[in-house]
Amino acid sequence: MGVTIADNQSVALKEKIKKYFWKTKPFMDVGCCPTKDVLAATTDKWSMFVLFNLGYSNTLRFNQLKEKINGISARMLTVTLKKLESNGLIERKVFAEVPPRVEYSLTEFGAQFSERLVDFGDWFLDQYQTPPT
Amino acid sequence: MGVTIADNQSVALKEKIKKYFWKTKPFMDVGCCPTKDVLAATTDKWSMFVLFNLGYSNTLRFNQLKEKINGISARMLTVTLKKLESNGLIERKVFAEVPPRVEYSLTEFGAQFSERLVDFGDWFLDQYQTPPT
DNA sequence: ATTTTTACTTACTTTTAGTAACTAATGGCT
DNA sequence: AGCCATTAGTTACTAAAAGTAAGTAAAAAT
Repeated sequence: MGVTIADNQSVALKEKIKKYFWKTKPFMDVGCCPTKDVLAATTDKWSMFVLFNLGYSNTLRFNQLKEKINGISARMLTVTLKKLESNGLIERKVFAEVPPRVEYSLTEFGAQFSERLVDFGDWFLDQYQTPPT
Repeated sequence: MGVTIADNQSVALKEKIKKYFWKTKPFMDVGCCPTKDVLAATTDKWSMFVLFNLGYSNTLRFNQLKEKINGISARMLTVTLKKLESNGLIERKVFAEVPPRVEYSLTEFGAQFSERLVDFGDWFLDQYQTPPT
Protein backbone atom coordinates (compact mmCIF):
# COMPACT_ATOMS: atom_id res chain seq x y z
CA MET A 1 0.00 0.00 0.00
CA GLY A 2 2.17 2.82 -1.25
CA VAL A 3 5.27 1.27 0.29
CA THR A 4 7.99 1.14 -2.33
CA ILE A 5 11.07 -1.06 -2.42
CA ALA A 6 13.14 2.02 -1.64
CA ASP A 7 11.06 2.65 1.48
CA ASN A 8 11.61 -0.92 2.65
CA GLN A 9 15.32 -0.61 2.03
CA SER A 10 15.44 2.58 4.01
CA VAL A 11 13.51 0.96 6.87
CA ALA A 12 16.02 -1.90 6.93
CA LEU A 13 18.91 0.57 6.95
CA LYS A 14 17.29 2.56 9.73
CA GLU A 15 16.87 -0.58 11.82
CA LYS A 16 20.46 -1.61 11.27
CA ILE A 17 21.75 1.81 12.22
CA LYS A 18 19.53 1.90 15.29
CA LYS A 19 20.87 -1.47 16.42
CA TYR A 20 24.37 -0.32 15.69
CA PHE A 21 23.93 2.89 17.68
CA TRP A 22 22.87 0.81 20.68
CA LYS A 23 25.78 -1.53 20.25
CA THR A 24 28.33 1.27 20.07
CA LYS A 25 26.73 3.34 22.84
CA PRO A 26 28.90 2.00 25.68
CA PHE A 27 32.00 2.85 23.65
CA MET A 28 30.70 6.19 22.47
CA ASP A 29 29.76 7.15 26.02
CA VAL A 30 33.40 6.93 26.98
CA GLY A 31 34.43 8.91 23.91
CA CYS A 32 35.62 6.31 21.45
CA CYS A 33 34.27 4.50 18.42
CA PRO A 34 36.12 1.23 17.82
CA THR A 35 34.75 0.66 14.36
CA LYS A 36 35.77 4.05 13.11
CA ASP A 37 39.17 3.65 14.72
CA VAL A 38 39.90 0.38 13.01
CA LEU A 39 38.32 1.37 9.73
CA ALA A 40 40.44 4.51 9.79
CA ALA A 41 43.45 2.37 10.64
CA THR A 42 42.84 0.20 7.60
CA THR A 43 41.80 2.68 4.99
CA ASP A 44 44.69 5.06 5.05
CA LYS A 45 46.92 5.31 2.05
CA TRP A 46 48.81 2.05 2.63
CA SER A 47 47.09 -0.35 5.04
CA MET A 48 44.83 -1.95 2.46
CA PHE A 49 47.81 -2.74 0.25
CA VAL A 50 49.62 -4.37 3.15
CA LEU A 51 46.59 -6.46 4.11
CA PHE A 52 45.86 -7.57 0.56
CA ASN A 53 49.48 -8.42 -0.22
CA LEU A 54 49.75 -10.47 2.95
CA GLY A 55 46.41 -12.11 2.19
CA TYR A 56 47.68 -13.00 -1.23
CA SER A 57 51.23 -14.08 -0.32
CA ASN A 58 50.62 -15.46 3.20
CA THR A 59 53.98 -14.32 4.58
CA LEU A 60 56.19 -11.44 3.53
CA ARG A 61 59.29 -9.80 4.92
CA PHE A 62 59.68 -6.07 5.39
CA ASN A 63 61.56 -5.46 2.17
CA GLN A 64 59.34 -7.81 0.17
CA LEU A 65 56.34 -5.73 1.22
CA LYS A 66 58.24 -2.57 0.39
CA GLU A 67 58.93 -3.87 -3.12
CA LYS A 68 55.37 -4.96 -3.70
CA ILE A 69 53.83 -1.71 -2.53
CA ASN A 70 54.75 0.82 -5.12
CA GLY A 71 55.94 4.11 -3.67
CA ILE A 72 55.87 3.37 0.05
CA SER A 73 58.80 4.59 2.13
CA ALA A 74 60.47 2.59 4.91
CA ARG A 75 59.07 4.85 7.57
CA MET A 76 55.53 4.71 6.29
CA LEU A 77 55.71 0.94 6.02
CA THR A 78 56.95 0.75 9.61
CA VAL A 79 54.18 3.05 10.82
CA THR A 80 51.54 1.13 8.88
CA LEU A 81 52.74 -2.27 10.08
CA LYS A 82 52.81 -1.11 13.70
CA LYS A 83 49.27 0.21 13.45
CA LEU A 84 48.00 -3.00 11.88
CA GLU A 85 49.80 -5.07 14.47
CA SER A 86 48.46 -3.03 17.37
CA ASN A 87 44.95 -3.54 15.99
CA GLY A 88 45.45 -7.30 15.90
CA LEU A 89 45.25 -7.59 12.12
CA ILE A 90 48.77 -8.77 11.40
CA GLU A 91 51.46 -10.77 13.16
CA ARG A 92 55.15 -9.90 13.39
CA LYS A 93 57.67 -12.71 13.73
CA VAL A 94 61.29 -11.82 14.40
CA PHE A 95 64.13 -14.27 13.71
CA ALA A 96 67.35 -13.84 15.65
CA GLU A 97 69.56 -13.58 12.60
CA VAL A 98 71.97 -11.12 11.11
CA PRO A 99 71.04 -9.40 8.89
CA PRO A 100 67.66 -9.35 10.60
CA ARG A 101 64.67 -11.28 9.35
CA VAL A 102 61.14 -10.23 10.20
CA GLU A 103 58.12 -11.95 8.71
CA TYR A 104 54.65 -10.49 8.57
CA SER A 105 51.38 -12.35 8.08
CA LEU A 106 47.67 -11.88 8.64
CA THR A 107 46.15 -13.02 11.90
CA GLU A 108 42.95 -15.05 11.69
CA PHE A 109 41.13 -11.84 12.55
CA GLY A 110 43.11 -9.98 9.91
CA ALA A 111 42.18 -12.57 7.31
CA GLN A 112 38.48 -12.29 8.15
CA PHE A 113 38.77 -8.54 8.15
CA SER A 114 40.53 -8.57 4.79
CA GLU A 115 37.91 -10.83 3.29
CA ARG A 116 35.19 -8.38 4.26
CA LEU A 117 37.27 -5.46 3.08
CA VAL A 118 37.84 -7.05 -0.31
CA ASP A 119 34.13 -7.85 -0.60
CA PHE A 120 33.37 -4.23 0.16
CA GLY A 121 35.97 -3.09 -2.34
CA ASP A 122 34.64 -5.44 -4.97
CA TRP A 123 31.10 -4.20 -4.54
CA PHE A 124 32.26 -0.62 -4.57
CA LEU A 125 34.26 -1.06 -7.73
CA ASP A 126 31.22 -2.37 -9.57
CA GLN A 127 29.31 0.76 -8.56
CA TYR A 128 32.23 2.95 -9.49
CA GLN A 129 32.53 1.60 -13.01
CA THR A 130 28.89 2.46 -13.56
CA PRO A 131 28.75 5.53 -11.34
CA PRO A 132 25.38 6.56 -9.90
CA THR A 133 23.72 9.53 -11.64
CA MET B 1 44.00 -34.80 3.00
CA GLY B 2 45.62 -32.46 5.45
CA VAL B 3 43.67 -29.47 4.14
CA THR B 4 42.20 -27.61 7.10
CA ILE B 5 39.26 -25.23 7.18
CA ALA B 6 41.76 -22.41 7.70
CA ASP B 7 43.56 -23.41 4.50
CA ASN B 8 40.33 -23.34 2.56
CA GLN B 9 39.44 -19.95 3.96
CA SER B 10 42.83 -18.64 3.00
CA VAL B 11 42.45 -20.01 -0.53
CA ALA B 12 39.10 -18.23 -0.83
CA LEU B 13 40.65 -14.99 0.41
CA LYS B 14 43.55 -15.37 -1.99
CA GLU B 15 41.16 -15.86 -4.91
CA LYS B 16 39.13 -12.82 -3.93
CA ILE B 17 42.21 -10.66 -3.63
CA LYS B 18 43.52 -11.92 -6.96
CA LYS B 19 40.24 -11.04 -8.64
CA TYR B 20 40.25 -7.69 -6.94
CA PHE B 21 43.82 -6.93 -8.03
CA TRP B 22 42.77 -7.55 -11.61
CA LYS B 23 39.72 -5.39 -11.23
CA THR B 24 41.65 -2.47 -9.79
CA LYS B 25 44.59 -2.82 -12.16
CA PRO B 26 43.39 -0.27 -14.75
CA PHE B 27 42.94 2.27 -11.94
CA MET B 28 46.18 1.40 -10.20
CA ASP B 29 48.07 1.66 -13.48
CA VAL B 30 47.13 5.32 -13.66
CA GLY B 31 48.07 5.82 -10.03
CA CYS B 32 44.77 5.79 -8.17
CA CYS B 33 42.78 3.35 -6.11
CA PRO B 34 39.11 4.29 -6.05
CA THR B 35 38.16 1.95 -3.23
CA LYS B 36 40.83 3.24 -0.92
CA ASP B 37 39.89 6.80 -1.85
CA VAL B 38 36.25 6.39 -1.00
CA LEU B 39 36.88 4.21 2.03
CA ALA B 40 39.29 6.86 3.25
CA ALA B 41 36.67 9.49 2.52
CA THR B 42 34.13 7.66 4.64
CA THR B 43 36.18 6.41 7.53
CA ASP B 44 37.72 9.61 8.75
CA LYS B 45 36.75 10.92 12.13
CA TRP B 46 33.34 12.24 11.14
CA SER B 47 31.99 10.80 7.86
CA MET B 48 30.54 7.66 9.38
CA PHE B 49 28.57 9.70 11.89
CA VAL B 50 27.17 11.87 9.13
CA LEU B 51 26.17 8.86 7.01
CA PHE B 52 24.58 6.99 9.90
CA ASN B 53 22.70 10.01 11.20
CA LEU B 54 21.33 10.72 7.73
CA GLY B 55 20.48 7.06 7.28
CA TYR B 56 18.62 7.14 10.54
CA SER B 57 16.87 10.50 10.19
CA ASN B 58 16.47 10.63 6.37
CA THR B 59 16.94 14.40 6.12
CA LEU B 60 18.86 16.76 8.36
CA ARG B 61 19.89 20.39 8.18
CA PHE B 62 23.42 21.62 8.77
CA ASN B 63 22.85 22.61 12.39
CA GLN B 64 20.81 19.51 13.15
CA LEU B 65 23.76 17.39 12.07
CA LYS B 66 26.06 19.58 14.09
CA GLU B 67 23.95 19.02 17.20
CA LYS B 68 23.72 15.27 16.67
CA ILE B 69 27.42 14.80 16.09
CA ASN B 70 29.04 15.47 19.41
CA GLY B 71 32.15 17.62 19.17
CA ILE B 72 32.22 18.43 15.45
CA SER B 73 33.02 22.00 14.46
CA ALA B 74 31.29 23.96 11.71
CA ARG B 75 34.33 23.79 9.49
CA MET B 76 34.85 20.08 9.87
CA LEU B 77 31.16 19.45 9.17
CA THR B 78 31.42 21.57 6.02
CA VAL B 79 34.55 19.74 4.90
CA THR B 80 33.03 16.33 5.62
CA LEU B 81 29.75 17.12 3.87
CA LYS B 82 31.57 18.41 0.79
CA LYS B 83 33.67 15.29 0.59
CA LEU B 84 30.67 13.00 0.93
CA GLU B 85 28.77 15.01 -1.65
CA SER B 86 31.65 14.94 -4.12
CA ASN B 87 31.78 11.17 -3.74
CA GLY B 88 28.09 10.87 -4.54
CA LEU B 89 27.09 9.59 -1.11
CA ILE B 90 24.91 12.48 0.04
CA GLU B 91 22.69 15.09 -1.55
CA ARG B 92 22.61 18.79 -0.73
CA LYS B 93 19.39 20.71 -1.22
CA VAL B 94 19.42 24.48 -0.79
CA PHE B 95 16.24 26.48 -0.14
CA ALA B 96 16.20 30.15 -1.13
CA GLU B 97 15.24 31.42 2.29
CA VAL B 98 16.66 33.74 4.92
CA PRO B 99 18.03 32.58 7.24
CA PRO B 100 19.32 29.93 4.84
CA ARG B 101 18.02 26.37 4.82
CA VAL B 102 20.09 23.48 3.51
CA GLU B 103 18.96 19.90 3.78
CA TYR B 104 21.19 16.87 3.54
CA SER B 105 20.19 13.30 2.78
CA LEU B 106 21.71 10.06 1.54
CA THR B 107 21.68 9.29 -2.16
CA GLU B 108 20.57 5.80 -3.18
CA PHE B 109 24.25 4.96 -3.53
CA GLY B 110 24.96 6.47 -0.13
CA ALA B 111 22.22 4.37 1.44
CA GLN B 112 23.62 1.17 -0.09
CA PHE B 113 27.08 2.18 0.96
CA SER B 114 25.91 2.92 4.50
CA GLU B 115 24.15 -0.41 4.73
CA ARG B 116 27.37 -2.20 3.89
CA LEU B 117 29.32 0.01 6.23
CA VAL B 118 26.97 -0.68 9.11
CA ASP B 119 27.14 -4.42 8.37
CA PHE B 120 30.90 -4.18 8.47
CA GLY B 121 30.78 -2.19 11.69
CA ASP B 122 28.34 -4.63 13.24
CA TRP B 123 30.53 -7.60 12.42
CA PHE B 124 33.58 -5.78 13.66
CA LEU B 125 31.98 -4.84 16.95
CA ASP B 126 31.16 -8.47 17.66
CA GLN B 127 34.83 -9.34 17.16
CA TYR B 128 35.91 -6.40 19.23
CA GLN B 129 33.85 -7.32 22.25
CA THR B 130 35.52 -10.71 22.24
CA PRO B 131 38.91 -9.55 20.98
CA PRO B 132 41.15 -12.09 19.24
CA THR B 133 44.04 -13.41 21.32
C1' DA C 1 89.37 -2.82 6.26
C1' DT C 2 85.45 -2.26 3.34
C1' DT C 3 81.20 -3.58 1.44
C1' DT C 4 76.65 -5.85 1.70
C1' DT C 5 72.31 -6.99 3.64
C1' DT C 6 68.03 -6.09 6.40
C1' DA C 7 64.89 -3.74 9.08
C1' DC C 8 64.36 -0.24 10.67
C1' DT C 9 65.28 5.21 13.11
C1' DT C 10 66.04 10.18 13.18
C1' DA C 11 65.55 14.74 11.82
C1' DC C 12 63.25 17.38 8.89
C1' DT C 13 59.43 19.34 5.60
C1' DT C 14 54.89 19.31 3.77
C1' DT C 15 50.18 18.41 4.06
C1' DT C 16 45.99 17.78 6.49
C1' DA C 17 43.01 18.20 10.59
C1' DG C 18 41.09 21.06 13.76
C1' DT C 19 39.84 25.58 16.45
C1' DA C 20 38.02 30.07 17.32
C1' DA C 21 36.28 33.96 15.67
C1' DC C 22 33.90 36.23 12.02
C1' DT C 23 30.16 37.10 8.12
C1' DA C 24 25.91 37.82 4.99
C1' DA C 25 21.17 38.41 4.74
C1' DT C 26 16.76 39.09 6.56
C1' DG C 27 12.88 39.29 10.18
C1' DG C 28 11.33 40.75 14.43
C1' DC C 29 11.58 43.76 18.45
C1' DT C 30 11.84 48.25 20.81
C1' DA D 1 15.95 53.62 12.87
C1' DG D 2 18.96 50.62 15.52
C1' DC D 3 19.83 46.22 17.50
C1' DC D 4 19.56 41.29 18.16
C1' DA D 5 18.66 36.52 16.60
C1' DT D 6 19.05 32.88 13.21
C1' DT D 7 21.42 29.79 9.67
C1' DA D 8 25.02 28.00 7.10
C1' DG D 9 28.69 28.60 6.42
C1' DT D 10 34.01 31.16 5.71
C1' DT D 11 38.70 32.93 7.16
C1' DA D 12 42.88 32.92 9.42
C1' DC D 13 45.32 30.52 12.35
C1' DT D 14 47.60 26.36 15.10
C1' DA D 15 48.39 21.49 16.03
C1' DA D 16 48.98 17.05 14.39
C1' DA D 17 49.90 13.74 11.06
C1' DA D 18 51.93 12.15 6.74
C1' DG D 19 55.80 11.81 4.09
C1' DT D 20 61.01 12.28 2.59
C1' DA D 21 65.88 11.56 2.70
C1' DA D 22 69.59 10.22 5.01
C1' DG D 23 71.58 7.51 8.66
C1' DT D 24 72.30 3.16 11.80
C1' DA D 25 73.40 -1.55 13.90
C1' DA D 26 75.39 -5.98 13.50
C1' DA D 27 77.69 -9.62 11.46
C1' DA D 28 79.18 -12.11 7.33
C1' DA D 29 81.54 -12.06 2.95
C1' DT D 30 85.30 -10.11 0.02
